[in-house]
Amino acid sequence: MSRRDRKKRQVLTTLVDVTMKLFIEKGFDETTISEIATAADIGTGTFYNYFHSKEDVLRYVLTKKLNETKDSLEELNHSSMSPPEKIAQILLTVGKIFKENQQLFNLCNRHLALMGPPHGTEFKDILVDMIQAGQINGDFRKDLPTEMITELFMGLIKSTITSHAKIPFEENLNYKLSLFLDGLMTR
Amino acid sequence: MSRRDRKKRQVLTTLVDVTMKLFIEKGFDETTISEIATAADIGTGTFYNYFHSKEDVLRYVLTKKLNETKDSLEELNHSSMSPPEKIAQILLTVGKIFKENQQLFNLCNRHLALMGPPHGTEFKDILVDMIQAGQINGDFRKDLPTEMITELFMGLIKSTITSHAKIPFEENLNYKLSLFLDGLMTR
Amino acid sequence: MSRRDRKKRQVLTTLVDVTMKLFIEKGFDETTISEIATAADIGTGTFYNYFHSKEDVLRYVLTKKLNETKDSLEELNHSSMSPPEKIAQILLTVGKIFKENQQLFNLCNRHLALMGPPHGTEFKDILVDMIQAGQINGDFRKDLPTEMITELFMGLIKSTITSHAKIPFEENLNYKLSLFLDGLMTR
Amino acid sequence: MSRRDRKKRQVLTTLVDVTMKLFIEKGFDETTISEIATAADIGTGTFYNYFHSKEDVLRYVLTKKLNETKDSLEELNHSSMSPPEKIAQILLTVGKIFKENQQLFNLCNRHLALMGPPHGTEFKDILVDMIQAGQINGDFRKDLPTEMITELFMGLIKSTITSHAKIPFEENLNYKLSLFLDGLMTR
DNA sequence: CATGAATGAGACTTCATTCAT
DNA sequence: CATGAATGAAGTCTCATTCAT
Repeated sequence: MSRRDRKKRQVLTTLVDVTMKLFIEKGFDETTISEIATAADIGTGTFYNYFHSKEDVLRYVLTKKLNETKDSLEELNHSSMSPPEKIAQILLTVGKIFKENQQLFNLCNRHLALMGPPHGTEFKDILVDMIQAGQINGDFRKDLPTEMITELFMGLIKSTITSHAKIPFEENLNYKLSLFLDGLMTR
Repeated sequence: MSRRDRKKRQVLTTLVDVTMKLFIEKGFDETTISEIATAADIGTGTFYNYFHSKEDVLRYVLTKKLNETKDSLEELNHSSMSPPEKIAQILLTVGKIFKENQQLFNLCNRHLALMGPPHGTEFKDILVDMIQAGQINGDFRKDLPTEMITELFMGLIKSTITSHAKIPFEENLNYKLSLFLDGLMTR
Repeated sequence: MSRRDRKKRQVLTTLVDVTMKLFIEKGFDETTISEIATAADIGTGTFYNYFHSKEDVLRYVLTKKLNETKDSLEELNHSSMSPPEKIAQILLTVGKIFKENQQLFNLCNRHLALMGPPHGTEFKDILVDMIQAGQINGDFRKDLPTEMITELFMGLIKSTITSHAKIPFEENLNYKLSLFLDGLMTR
Repeated sequence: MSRRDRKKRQVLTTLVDVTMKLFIEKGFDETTISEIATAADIGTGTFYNYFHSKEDVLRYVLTKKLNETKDSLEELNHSSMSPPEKIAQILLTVGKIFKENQQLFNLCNRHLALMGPPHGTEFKDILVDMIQAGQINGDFRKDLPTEMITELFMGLIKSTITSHAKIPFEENLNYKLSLFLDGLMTR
């Protein structure tokens, strides 16, 4: 890679970092492109050589993050745990990622006119896999549509992320997981 | 009430209706005050005799709706049902109201810098009441903090409202309620 | 008319005058809306309360001028002159108007994406009328399509307007008229 | 010619072709230099090794075309036809060239700040020659300044080029020529 | 000679808000 | 209380041109 290309890559990285920082600190609408450019130490016009709009930056970061997440889950899914264990692990993984990137997801929710199902459903396939495996080997109830379970699962995570309880995140997640699994598992 | 007052009230109603209609149809940021005024058949300046800003209208409508909801729940709480039955009823009531006013709540979430806990917690007191009653009379598990339960409860509702499943709303809610109650109730 | 309305009308007039002046002095593309506003002593935004764009001003002025012209010609057409005399009079009238507003017409030609036939054809009906009258009463040749005659007629005017000859305008017009009529009239 | 020179020439040709194509398709102002460069498959900066601006390209093409035209007319003028025949031939030749390059001429008119007389006068010398020959040998009227005749002649061509009549181009030209020559020739 | 990322001036446009009527 | 024209700050975005590679 030539020095020129390295420089280009560097600018992109700085641009993305600086943009997200500003979005989080000042809010999306309150951040102007010229501010971003100043903060990234580039000319206003240069911004447009990398992205078409503020939304574009958000989309770029979101896509990257979702791909990373999906990879993590895929890995988990191929491990040799039992379905309930897998569910618990997935919950913790997704929960952590959501927690760590909550601001990103909030920004996307607010300012990206996403078509299609909401975020989180990107991993539905994996979850569905897992739940069906659990239903087959008798761990999980069979009288609920899988979709209901995945939706409730995501709701569980979201409620934890946005929780105002003073309980630590993981503990919070575990409490809810306990309730959720108790309802899900056959007796 | 004088004719003048009636007229004023009429303008207020029209103004609110027209504003919400535009917010929902075109989006909050895309709706200008002058558009609202035109649609409500008043002068631009007149808007300011009723509200200070677009946000103000949103706040007004939200407050009104939350009060109505709280009243409904209060009533339910004072009925003579068992805790699990109450929970189920509350779920259906809140669920319906959220569903019916989903667009309003979305708008508020996006454009009202609410301080404090998120919407839904307005009814927490009532829920907490109910759950504690259930724990006391032995219907509900006692090893979970009440807060965890209420949060999961709200997550359940939210996941149903934003559901992309093709199942009818009430049925959807019932499935999740079944899972939730199964986890919550003592065995 | 209230004072307010009078003021509004006054602003419109000033705006149009000032705009045309700048277009002619500096050129269309070189004139910015904020310059226009400054010159008209109004705020930038106020411009947009009257017109949507610079083109819009041009269109407004053109339409006004064309209507005036058409009225003049209509009047001439209803007079009791012979067809050749009418043609000559029309020529002089249209010629003068074009000459006086040459800059306007040039601006329109360059910057208004007019659909349909080019300017000048607005008066075609009147010309056609006149020529057919002349053909019927035997003054004019009948072996040429009327359209050819009107087109040549307009070409004649345009060539005079854009003439670089040192001959005075009217004389120039008369010379060409003489050649044109000689070709048009029966022998 | 070295391979390098051939390559250079090839780039020039492509550049010119591509530029004119874009000007015609999208309009002058709407075509950016970077678009031209992309379409010609060269870097933005390379454009500047060939031309200083978009106008420059236009000027280059116009000059080339006018020289070609002048050569054609010169040839015609040295032929052994009678003045009226020559006029007719010139008319057809110039008419065709104008017709074929109408878009080029329009672009130049709009975007080249030509000083001096308008296009078409480049051939005036030849026309003047011809007309004077005709006046001397008694074919043409002598009571009109030559300039008036040449101007009307050019007006005739322009009106034909921009004609909206449904008559074929050559026929159109012939009709007008007939009228024009009838007025021009002595009786 | 070729490249194309960087530049930044400046044009356009919107709209909440004011205030004279 | 109603009106709506005027305002101008502020933001977005474009593009000819340069220059280091």
